[in-house]
Amino acid sequence: MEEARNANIADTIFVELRRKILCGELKAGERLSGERELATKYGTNRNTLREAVRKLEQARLVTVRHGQGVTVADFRKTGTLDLLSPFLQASLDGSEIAHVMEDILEPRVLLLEHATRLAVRRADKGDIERLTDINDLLIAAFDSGDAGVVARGFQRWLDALIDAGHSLIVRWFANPMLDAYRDMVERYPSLWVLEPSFPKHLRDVIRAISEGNEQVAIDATRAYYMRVDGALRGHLQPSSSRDADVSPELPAAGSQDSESTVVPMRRRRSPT
Amino acid sequence: MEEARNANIADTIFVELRRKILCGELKAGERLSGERELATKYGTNRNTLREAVRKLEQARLVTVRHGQGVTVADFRKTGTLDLLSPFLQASLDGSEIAHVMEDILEPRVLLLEHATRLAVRRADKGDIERLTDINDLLIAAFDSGDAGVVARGFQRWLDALIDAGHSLIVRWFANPMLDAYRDMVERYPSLWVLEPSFPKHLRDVIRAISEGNEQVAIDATRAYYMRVDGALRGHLQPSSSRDADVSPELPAAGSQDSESTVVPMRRRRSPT
DNA sequence: GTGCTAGACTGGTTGAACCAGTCGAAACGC
DNA sequence: GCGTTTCGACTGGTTCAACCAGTCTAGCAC
Repeated sequence: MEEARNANIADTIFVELRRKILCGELKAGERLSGERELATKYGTNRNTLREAVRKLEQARLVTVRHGQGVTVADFRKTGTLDLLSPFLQASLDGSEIAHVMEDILEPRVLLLEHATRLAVRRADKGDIERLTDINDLLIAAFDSGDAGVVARGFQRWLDALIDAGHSLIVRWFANPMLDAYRDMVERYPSLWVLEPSFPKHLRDVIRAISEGNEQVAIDATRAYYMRVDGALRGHLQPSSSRDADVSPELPAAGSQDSESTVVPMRRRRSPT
Repeated sequence: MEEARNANIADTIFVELRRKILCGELKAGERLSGERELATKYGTNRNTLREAVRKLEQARLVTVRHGQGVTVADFRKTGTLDLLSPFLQASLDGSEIAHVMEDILEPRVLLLEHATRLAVRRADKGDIERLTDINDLLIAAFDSGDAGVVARGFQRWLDALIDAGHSLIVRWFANPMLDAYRDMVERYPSLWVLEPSFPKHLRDVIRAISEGNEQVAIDATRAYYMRVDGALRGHLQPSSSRDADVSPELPAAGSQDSESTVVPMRRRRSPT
């Protein structure tokens, strides 16, 4: 299955049922078969299956009531951001994915602006050093055009930026989005926005943080992500159909001077 | 226990262990006793206890590895907003609660601004009707000074506002914060910010939504919450010690004309 | 000392039995 | 005929006891 780390039977069933619910195969309000029947269906015993159901319950994907059975919950209404990553992986409705992606962009900028704001206010010397180190690595990777390294390094940059804000709330809000980002990079390794102003953006933000200049940091962040998101939006519309396959090759980084390049996702079907 | 709805043993143990982790009684990296030992300790059997552990794992509060045991995870680093409500309930560190509450205020305003923005753009006739109905109820309750009804009705208002935005992302982001809000109102029923401009705020927002005037809606929201949060912040500092007990009586609503009134929380200990 | 092995942990899985809510249909009483 | 009661057939909840399967370590063999 998709969970490479743990090959638990219970985990596998949990992921499978979650996928079925998130992709609409199991609709809200629908009742699952009894635990005994499900256990047989998945070729395991009741105890193991129950562990999977407990996880579904914890993820608010089902509600369990003694004597009545297990019913699928309306995750669109009661879910949380934890579902973001598995939802993007499971959804079969390309149009809805496009809508969700579109709806992520603005909250993402708001989050990053807020994270940057807190970083300016609260970053200590260690935070700035960490950001500087990652910045150096990122710029080197960017100049050499290694998109994969940049993508992975950027995760560390975001991590460090959020840590620099010293806010539980921002960290907790960011985690599910970082997870989704991680998954996207892993599943669609060719998807990466190469914005020529990327190194300048990083440098500007770090300077603003170390100088304590809040407005400059925010403005730099907002301006950068408006460019990136603009490019992303342009490529999100045409790829609303699921198996769109456009320009799969990864362009070299830094070769453009005024326009950013985006490599649209390419669907990688996992065997079922 | 605190979970009135389901008296499951597994659930009870889950809540108890979660509390211990969130309040720092079990520290990150610490290893839990073996499942067999834990089961004995909680007077149950291994299967039931395992269901509790599965939930902890799903909530990212512990990591379980075959052959090694169960170790407490660093929820401050890996958690999500789902933990917000239980964390506020469990934490014993009044100072940290105050910090977290302070850190919530700005994201909350950003979220509400964004939700309002989307509502202006996307609300349909049904959404506006629903908001108008709730608005009427709220204003009636506000004028009659029934703080409890206002508090509960305000949850429905927020719900309707978020629904009007038709955004999965905003809904999923908001849910944990609404949960936390619900808990706070329930546990500290005397905590409520009575802002004289509340009815005007509601009316302004609804008018702006139905007229499609985005900027007005945002400005009204921002201005209102700056006042509310200002009042809240003023009362958050002194009540940083846990058992602060200040002016427990609930003032009548609408009696002030230029200043909002806040009733600080009063601790209601649940039996253990 | 180094390397291997055996054992004592750990969680993972299994099957069966029984307890306990919930619901509906059949039986009963009117 | 209709309302009420009851019982049985579901559902999940809990318990037990055994065994499988990783992981680590102490101690043995070299």
